[in-house]
Amino acid sequence: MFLVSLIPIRPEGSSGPPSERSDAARNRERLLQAARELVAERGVDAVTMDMLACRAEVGKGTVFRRFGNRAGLMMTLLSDAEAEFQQRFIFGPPPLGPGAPPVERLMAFGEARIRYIDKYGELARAAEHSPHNRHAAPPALLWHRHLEMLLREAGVDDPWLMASFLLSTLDPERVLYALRSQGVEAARIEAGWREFAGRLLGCPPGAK
Amino acid sequence: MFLVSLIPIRPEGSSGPPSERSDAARNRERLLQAARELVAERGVDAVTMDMLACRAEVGKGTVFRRFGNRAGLMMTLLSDAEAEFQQRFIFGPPPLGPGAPPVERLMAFGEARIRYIDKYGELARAAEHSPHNRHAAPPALLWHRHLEMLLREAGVDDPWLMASFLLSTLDPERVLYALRSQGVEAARIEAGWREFAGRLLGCPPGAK
DNA sequence: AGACTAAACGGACTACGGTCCGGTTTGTAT
DNA sequence: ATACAAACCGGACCGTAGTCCGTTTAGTCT
Repeated sequence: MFLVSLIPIRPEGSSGPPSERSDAARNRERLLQAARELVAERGVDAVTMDMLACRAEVGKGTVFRRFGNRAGLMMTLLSDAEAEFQQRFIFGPPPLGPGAPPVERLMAFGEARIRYIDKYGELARAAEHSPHNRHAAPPALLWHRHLEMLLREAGVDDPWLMASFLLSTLDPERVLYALRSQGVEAARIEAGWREFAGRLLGCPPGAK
Repeated sequence: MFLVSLIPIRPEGSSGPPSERSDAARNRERLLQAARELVAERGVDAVTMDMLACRAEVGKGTVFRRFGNRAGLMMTLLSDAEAEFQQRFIFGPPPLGPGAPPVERLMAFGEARIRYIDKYGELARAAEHSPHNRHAAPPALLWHRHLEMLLREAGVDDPWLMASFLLSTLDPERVLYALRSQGVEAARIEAGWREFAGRLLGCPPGAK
């Protein structure tokens, strides 16, 4: 046991950023585990930051230092799923990944995103419920850049703006309203999005 | 003075809803005036409900009984502008009002809405910042029904869903992010929306 | 005028997100 | 081992939206 501690676990050389202190790491693990438990037990919307601090046996300040705010916490809980989603649309197989024509990639992107929202529901909504900089969060910027690129490839004017429009369409709050409050099935929303994207990029409306 | 009170001011017959009590009316006026003053002085986002209650010399409970929540208050402040907007797209002259083809009415609707958001800014955003039932608020339902009708006229499949997509595009928070944080000019957003709507309804992209 | 009731009032109270800062712990240099 | 600085910790504290309930008041009926 003590031998292990003699071997540098993360030998990142001398220039690396000062690695995380052990107590900080321990608290982060505690917090993440407590957060997952609480979410599983009581649902995302019922979890408060005080509750989390208490369950993790940690001060409230520690929670906020770690995650910034409530949305940051939820984002962290989603980070694995989010990373996987990003991998898929950047490096994965077509039609979501590179190789397919822009229209199809666009359709696949919306479809994947709608499934993501359907799957992670409240969590996805809470992760984007940041008071100020929702749209400036790294994932949102990445999605935006991706759509912008696809639209530029497709020869659309003002791809930046069009990407914004399309992204607003995939806002978790809106999608969840349709799914949960209005009882619309996910398949219908996905089909609608495909038609939306198809029409936008000038595909014959009837074409599959 | 006492003679006036003998004459029924609102002779709505016996079946009308019990009219508002005089103290309630007085407090409502006080609250609205105070709210307008505070918004003018300090900006929408800096106005708190306590502040408003204090300025209007009224209890906090009265504020919430009247408006339900913060969003309701802001909605009330916007009600004149909102009513006028509704009149325009329901009864007004084309292309916003009836008489023009659906595509053009759609373009005009988005354009008008973007101008509205640009004009009322923070207020429009705050009015839609209701914790739960944003999309079920009467104005949002009306906009949705209107777009749905236009899309149905235009022969779109699933007009309900398409109307939802289009409305999400006009979300005040998103539009204001582009306008204020990204420095996009209103004209560019309006032009983008026209192109968006045009492509969606199958108009030749280049057509004015 | 006096009594009565339903509506309205007001402000103390709660819940929650987020901040602040004095005290503690960790890793390191000597 | 000891000293030290930086990073970290915890929980008291704050501001705000929204609720609750005992008290007051406007309008009505006799």
